[in-house]
Amino acid sequence: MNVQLEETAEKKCAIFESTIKLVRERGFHGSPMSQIAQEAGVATGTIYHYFASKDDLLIEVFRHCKRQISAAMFRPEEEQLPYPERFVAVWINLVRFYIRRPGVLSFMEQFFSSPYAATVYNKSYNVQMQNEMSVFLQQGLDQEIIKPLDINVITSAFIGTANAVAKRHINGHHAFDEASMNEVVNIIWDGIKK
Amino acid sequence: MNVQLEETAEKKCAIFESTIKLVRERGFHGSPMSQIAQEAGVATGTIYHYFASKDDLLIEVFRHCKRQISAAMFRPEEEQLPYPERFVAVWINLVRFYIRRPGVLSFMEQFFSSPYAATVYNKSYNVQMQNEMSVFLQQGLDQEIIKPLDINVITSAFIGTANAVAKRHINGHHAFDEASMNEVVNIIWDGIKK
Amino acid sequence: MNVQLEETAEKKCAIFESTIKLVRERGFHGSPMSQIAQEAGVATGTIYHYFASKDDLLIEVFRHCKRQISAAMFRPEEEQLPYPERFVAVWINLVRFYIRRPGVLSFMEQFFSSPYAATVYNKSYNVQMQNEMSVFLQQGLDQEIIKPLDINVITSAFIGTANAVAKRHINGHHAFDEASMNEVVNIIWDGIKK
Amino acid sequence: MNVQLEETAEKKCAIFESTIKLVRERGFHGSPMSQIAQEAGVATGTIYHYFASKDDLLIEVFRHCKRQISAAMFRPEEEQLPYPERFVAVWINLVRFYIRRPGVLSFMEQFFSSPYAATVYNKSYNVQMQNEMSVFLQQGLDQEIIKPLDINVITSAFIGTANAVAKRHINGHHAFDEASMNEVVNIIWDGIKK
DNA sequence: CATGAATGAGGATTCATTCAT
DNA sequence: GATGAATGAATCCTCATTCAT
Repeated sequence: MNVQLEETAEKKCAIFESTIKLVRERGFHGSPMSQIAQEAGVATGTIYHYFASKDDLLIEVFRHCKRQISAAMFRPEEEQLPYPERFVAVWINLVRFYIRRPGVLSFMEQFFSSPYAATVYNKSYNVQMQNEMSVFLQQGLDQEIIKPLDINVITSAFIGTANAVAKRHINGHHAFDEASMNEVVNIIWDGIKK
Repeated sequence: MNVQLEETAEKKCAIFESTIKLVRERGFHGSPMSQIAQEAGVATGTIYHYFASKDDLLIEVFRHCKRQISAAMFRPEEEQLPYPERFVAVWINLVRFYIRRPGVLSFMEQFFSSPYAATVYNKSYNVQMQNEMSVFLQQGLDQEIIKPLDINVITSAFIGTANAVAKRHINGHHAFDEASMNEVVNIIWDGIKK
Repeated sequence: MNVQLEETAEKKCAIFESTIKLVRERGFHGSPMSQIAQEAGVATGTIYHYFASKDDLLIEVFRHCKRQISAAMFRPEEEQLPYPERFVAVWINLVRFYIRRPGVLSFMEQFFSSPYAATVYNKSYNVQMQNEMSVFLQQGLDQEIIKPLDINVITSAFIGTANAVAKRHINGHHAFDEASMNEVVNIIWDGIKK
Repeated sequence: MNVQLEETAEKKCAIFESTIKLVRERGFHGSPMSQIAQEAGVATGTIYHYFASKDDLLIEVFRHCKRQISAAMFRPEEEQLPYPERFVAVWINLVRFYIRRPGVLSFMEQFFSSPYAATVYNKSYNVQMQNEMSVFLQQGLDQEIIKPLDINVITSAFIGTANAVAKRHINGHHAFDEASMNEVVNIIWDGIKK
């Protein structure tokens, strides 16, 4: 039984990863279920045991990515860091994660700029990633470490720069090293810190 | 002859706009040539007089959008503004343009997060928009108004925040007014100005 | 333009006939759109210019059959026949038509014994075939040539026997000649005439 | 052992009934083995312990229905009735059975108007139902209670009307009460009795 | 015996593209 | 140039059947 569950989880995971890989290379439309299956090492029909449809699969992959992003940003061992250091760490964690897993960034971007986005907006979106994010930024506001700005202002600056840096790095525009990354996050930090 | 040209331009433009509208609503895949044609008020076959293929059409729409974005950002009447004011103006022009034409932002995002991006990377991409952008930022560096940061660092901060703010505004997350926008751009500006 | 219309009608008709033929041989399920198209001499996609879906095609074929059946039963040149003779003639016309076009009988039977039936019940069904039928039988009742029976009783007897005879003839159970047919219809006629 | 057999019979029966129910609602094609199994409360694979294939299952359901129909028509307690009364009783038994079990009529109709019919024609078909039927009608001929008509003529009239009445009743066209049914069967009986 | 996850061939449907008018 | 009917390859999804447990 346990074995069953593990196998199931393994298979689902293989399908997730295969989807992420293919979607990065060829987009949603260029990733037929048959190829997703092949890449994952299962039969086409098998996907339909785990996911009701391609749409459902894509939405589940999105959730899977969100969980991973959230876990990568907020690491338990960094919870005790002073706020400023942690701010920088969280931002860099996000960028590093995207760079390590470019498929995830690509998938998220495609997902949000597609009609699927509507499916998750006003719903569970932000429940994990953004909420944890919001909670973290709110802490900075509450503890008066950050200037009294609207939280949307801060979030936009935080996420917008992280995405932009990761994308430029991934597409070969510019290789951001530790120093460059620090430069960017410090622009933000200097701008919002009290 | 002139009339001919104008009609041609008009028809192309109708096709561009119809593509932008449909792609925003349903994505690349959900926008069949037949519907693009219908929405534009022409016959399906007609599109193929103006564009070699759907790919070609999409790439042309991308260029069309890029030109519009560039024109919106860099307005002749603002050329004489002092650098700091102009920096803010250019950033806000970009955000305002996206908010006014959400289809353009959506199209650009979808385009960049799709396999089409590869088609234009290392090519003409940035030839207009980014070049003009780079020139503008380089000016700030050369005139020592901006800290001696890598231009990629600055560009990431500039574009990343503009995109993030416009997206959050459009999807209804938060309505950014003049004040909020200024807050965001000032975070950047404070972070990079000398 | 006229040519266009004729060609369209011709093509639709070819699709109708190909559907009837295949459905007789292999049933609804055993008749893929691809084969229906091939048999009709058109491309698969072409069917979708004329019919929205397989369901739609099948319903249109049903209507096509109904029209043909009605036309075969009620022939203008027999309108002046005395009622009893006409009654026999109409019944025999129906049986002969089914025997001449076994695909039509098979299609109608399959259609009525399938979930499609619900689609047309309470709608246009009977509008043509049964209405004309009902009008004809009602005449017999009004003119007091037929016993005062419920019209459903008469219709059941009329249609039930015609179908049964045609089916037995077609499936080779028994070859009904003019005489046998007359025997059956006369059983009915004797039973309902005043 | 006996328990085993009973369980087996019970399970088979559950599968039969679930098939009949589903086929009535959605047709052969719309009744996947998985749903037949679910409705019957067994696992998909279990069906394959009892039936070699879907085709085999359908043919067995057909036989099952035939047995039930035969049993419903020819009731031991009516065997001693005078021929004319029994003729009426048998006909009404058939109609009543169909009305009580509309799934059976639907299944039989679909079966006969499908390519499966060929599987049983010239074979065991009529071995039970029709043979018993034929024997009964032949009795009437032999005892010179019925006019010397071809037995196919009589059978067509008998079955055709029964089917037609049951179908019209079931699909809500007309609710046949005892009186209407008697009217129909009497049309036939008057037409064939000596 | 019973299960139900896995398989993959097969079918309905879509849509980029062509071409005769 | 403009049209839109026709094409058929490509895709999503279903479901009969198998087989390891």
